[in-house]
Amino acid sequence: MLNQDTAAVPRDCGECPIRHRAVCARCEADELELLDQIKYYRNFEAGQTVIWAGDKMDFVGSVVSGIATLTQTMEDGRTQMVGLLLPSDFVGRPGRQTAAYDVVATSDMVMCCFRKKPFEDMMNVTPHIAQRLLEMTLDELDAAREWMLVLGRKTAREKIASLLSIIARRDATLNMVGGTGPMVFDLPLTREAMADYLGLTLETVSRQISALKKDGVIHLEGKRHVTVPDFDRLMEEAGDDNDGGMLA
Amino acid sequence: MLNQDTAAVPRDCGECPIRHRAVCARCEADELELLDQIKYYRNFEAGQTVIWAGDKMDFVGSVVSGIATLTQTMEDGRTQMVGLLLPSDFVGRPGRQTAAYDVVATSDMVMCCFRKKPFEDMMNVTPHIAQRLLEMTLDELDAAREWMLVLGRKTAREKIASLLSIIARRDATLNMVGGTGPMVFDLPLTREAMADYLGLTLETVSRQISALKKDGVIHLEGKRHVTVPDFDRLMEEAGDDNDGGMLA
DNA sequence: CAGACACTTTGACACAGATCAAGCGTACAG
DNA sequence: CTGTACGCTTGATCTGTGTCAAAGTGTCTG
Repeated sequence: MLNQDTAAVPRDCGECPIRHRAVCARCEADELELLDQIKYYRNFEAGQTVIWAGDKMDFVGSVVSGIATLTQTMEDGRTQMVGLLLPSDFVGRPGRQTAAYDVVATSDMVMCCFRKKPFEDMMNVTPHIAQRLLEMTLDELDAAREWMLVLGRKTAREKIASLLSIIARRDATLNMVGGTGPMVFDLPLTREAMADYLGLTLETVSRQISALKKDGVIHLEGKRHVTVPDFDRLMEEAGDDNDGGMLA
Repeated sequence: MLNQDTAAVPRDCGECPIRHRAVCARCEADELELLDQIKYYRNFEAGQTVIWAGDKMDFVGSVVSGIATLTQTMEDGRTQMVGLLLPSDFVGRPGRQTAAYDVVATSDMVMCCFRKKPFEDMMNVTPHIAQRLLEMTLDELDAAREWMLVLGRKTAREKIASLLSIIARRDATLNMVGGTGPMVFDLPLTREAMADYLGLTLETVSRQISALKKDGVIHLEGKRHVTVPDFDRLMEEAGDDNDGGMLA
């Protein structure tokens, strides 16, 4: 069951699939070489916890492949997902001792890790890393704020549509599929994980997905494989009216 | 009504009340002098909009005094506050052309502004500014994620208690009031603004505040002046169980 | 002092989504 | 193939919060 060493892990940064989007994106060849000396890879299985909230964090790193979630849990068990970590996303926070959230791999996952101390030292010497990290953090902040609108003001149906449109859009950019045709993708999350992301129960998630399917907004094959025939329609359902715009 | 030039605006960074918490906190004397050359102050009245979402932003800056809100609005008018800007908080995003959110002054407010282009240029030359901005952005990201839990999983009563405890705590640190005794502060927001922050209606906010008052968790004098006799009790109501802890 | 206005409180009722419960389909271990 | 476990769907019912409505409070203006 363990696939600790089956994954085709890149050894050379030059061939790394996230080279141009991760925290190292702006690094020059010489800077990359320094990073290369302190990096190491770790594999995680689906379901495995990467870090527990409150634990001492002695590394930071980038998701190379696979998906992880960032979640917060209350004492009584109520759970809220506060982030979805995709390839190139950064895990951990320089300048902080302990993890603030649980990080759990939802699929098999490979991470490119750096011990925290050397990484922090390097950040002080290599502005390209700090710059890129600032840029990524600002993007994450925007995403978190967009999600606050979803959580605070949208209906269950709009929440589901919002989640689907985000996944669809990400998938399209990852696979470089442009143009108009129908969008097709697999849901990377269980109904329960979606519920935790959206602040709903898994029953409501299931019902709303069924409703969107009945209304022809999406098409389902099995429980995970989704086709979106008309993306604008999905956006409307999400309440993010596209407004046409930018054509003048 | 206009108090454009009544406020006692600091001219010298050395006397600035936010000198040690704002984006300039880490700057040395010489760096401060450079900033001083490109900074200018702007005053806003309570209720005035600082920036509209989508507008071109040609400046960034720090809140010196007063309070502003960051809000997002859907086409049908549903509104979600995504941030509360207090003295020393940073407004605007280097590297982005347009504002992503409405920024509205909820009290009379003074901002220390920088034209965006010169500020960006300076960021590339002055690591202390970029470092501090990264630190502040990471803190804001944590705050946004904490708020996601509030919005997604807490009950109306817990939401109100969470908001009160955040305001109380901030007030205590600003005024350097330590120790135990009862905490006293003024609400900086209307019931409607609280509702927009918490993803509730203003009626529910009003009802839950009345309920907390009836149950003795808080004491109200007028509509804005709050006394918290037992902060731990408030934390319990917020669902953030303190757990005692750290005593071993 | 009257009137207007912004903000707040409170009540009655409706409804979206939670809760509780049952059952289905598929994968996998024995 | 059989049993069990997990993820998912669907139904019945309950409830917390939204919606609609009315009235109270305090402040400012004329």
